[in-house]
Amino acid sequence: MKVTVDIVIFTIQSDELKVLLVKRGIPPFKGQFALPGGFVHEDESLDNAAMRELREETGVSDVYLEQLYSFGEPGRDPRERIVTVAYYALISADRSQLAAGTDTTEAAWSRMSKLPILAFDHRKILEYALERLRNKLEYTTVGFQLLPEKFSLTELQGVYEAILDKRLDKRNFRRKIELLKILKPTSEYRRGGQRPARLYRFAAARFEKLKDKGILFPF
Amino acid sequence: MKVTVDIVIFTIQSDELKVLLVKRGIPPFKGQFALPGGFVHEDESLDNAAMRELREETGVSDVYLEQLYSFGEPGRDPRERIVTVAYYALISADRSQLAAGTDTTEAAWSRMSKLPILAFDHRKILEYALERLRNKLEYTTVGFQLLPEKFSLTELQGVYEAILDKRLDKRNFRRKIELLKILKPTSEYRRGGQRPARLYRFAAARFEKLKDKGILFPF
DNA sequence: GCAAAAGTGTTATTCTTACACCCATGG
DNA sequence: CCATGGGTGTAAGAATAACACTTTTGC
Repeated sequence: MKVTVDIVIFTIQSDELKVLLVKRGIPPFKGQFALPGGFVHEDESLDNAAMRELREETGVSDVYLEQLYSFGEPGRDPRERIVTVAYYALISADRSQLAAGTDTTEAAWSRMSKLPILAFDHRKILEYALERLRNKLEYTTVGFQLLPEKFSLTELQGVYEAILDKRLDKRNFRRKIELLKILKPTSEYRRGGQRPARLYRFAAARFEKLKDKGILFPF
Repeated sequence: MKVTVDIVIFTIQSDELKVLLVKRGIPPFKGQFALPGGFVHEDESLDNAAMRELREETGVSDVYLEQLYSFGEPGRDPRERIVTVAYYALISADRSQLAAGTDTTEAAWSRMSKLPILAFDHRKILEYALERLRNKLEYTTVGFQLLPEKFSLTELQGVYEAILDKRLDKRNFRRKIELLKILKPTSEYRRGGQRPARLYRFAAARFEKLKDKGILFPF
């Protein structure tokens, strides 16, 4: 029985949640889009296999990566019995350039709201990943993983809105973030729009303390 | 690469959370306790493999069963590379008699508060399962899976207390359950203690409606 | 009649939600 | 000077948490 890892790689571009898909160059499902993935090597852990695939497709490492679920229906790959351990990863917008040429496959960011037909059972995997991401958003700080180191409050709210696919109230959002005390204001401002927006940094250390007390994200 | 399923089978006996362990008859870890499990057959799904193992160990089917996480460190089994897909199952007290003789291994319920040393990385799997169960308890109705069809409110509260390992306020607990409107009172009473306790039945259909509205368990 | 578990409400506090205007800058 | 997105507070309603006594039965 063979074991692969498939990775749902999310990012946010233009206020939209996107996922990385690769076009298959060989049968089965030749020409269709699929999630990036590959075989787990004999001497590497599942996590390491996922990290390797991620690096091969995008060139990035050191990003948020979490195991999702394992899929192993007989027949999910028409050639042979394959069990795949699915992962999802979050890449900040400023690092979501693709690693051109590191892989022979054609890869592209696809909008979650307008997905093509996917090979194998990858549609199911993707839906599961989105559900997990939405849940995690509500009681963890995964949202920050999709932003650069410094970001404005509007940008942070945009991440939440893109993932949850609904509008949030600006003042209530800011109050909740404020109460969590997990942001450190910088002295920098994002210019380029109209009024410049103050930039903040995620203060993870403070969040760890909150977790210990059982205080969590109330979105 | 070989794929196995391991199952964390929970039940509640004498107001305590217990887990099914089997004593290993062969090396490695001969004589130590381990989670029940076995190889995934070539033609069965992961879920079916888990259900089969569960039935072989306990004789029960048609119980709550959920995939937990996959573990695949090289070296987690000293003999060869094995990826295990862990599941957890919930069995109600009235069905937790062991299927004697259906399997050659020696199986026993062990208190979660007093676990023996476990083989392989099974301690880690068990801790992960307990964490998942505790989380699910707070926003799903898994708790009911550990009770017989009819149960008293005190028994239900006992399930929550055993799993969360903390005392809950009786009146607040009852009010919350009441508000959810997921229990149907029967005309039966549990006798044998002092004052007889009214028995209730879980009305799953009502819960589905709540889920649709996003209303969840507030424990 | 008394020990033991079942059952039952109120209040204070905290959290959530809805809602509208002024501010700083770029053009 | 005006268009654009940034920034700020309040009040009503809902949810949560703390808390003690009466009732029904078995022995």
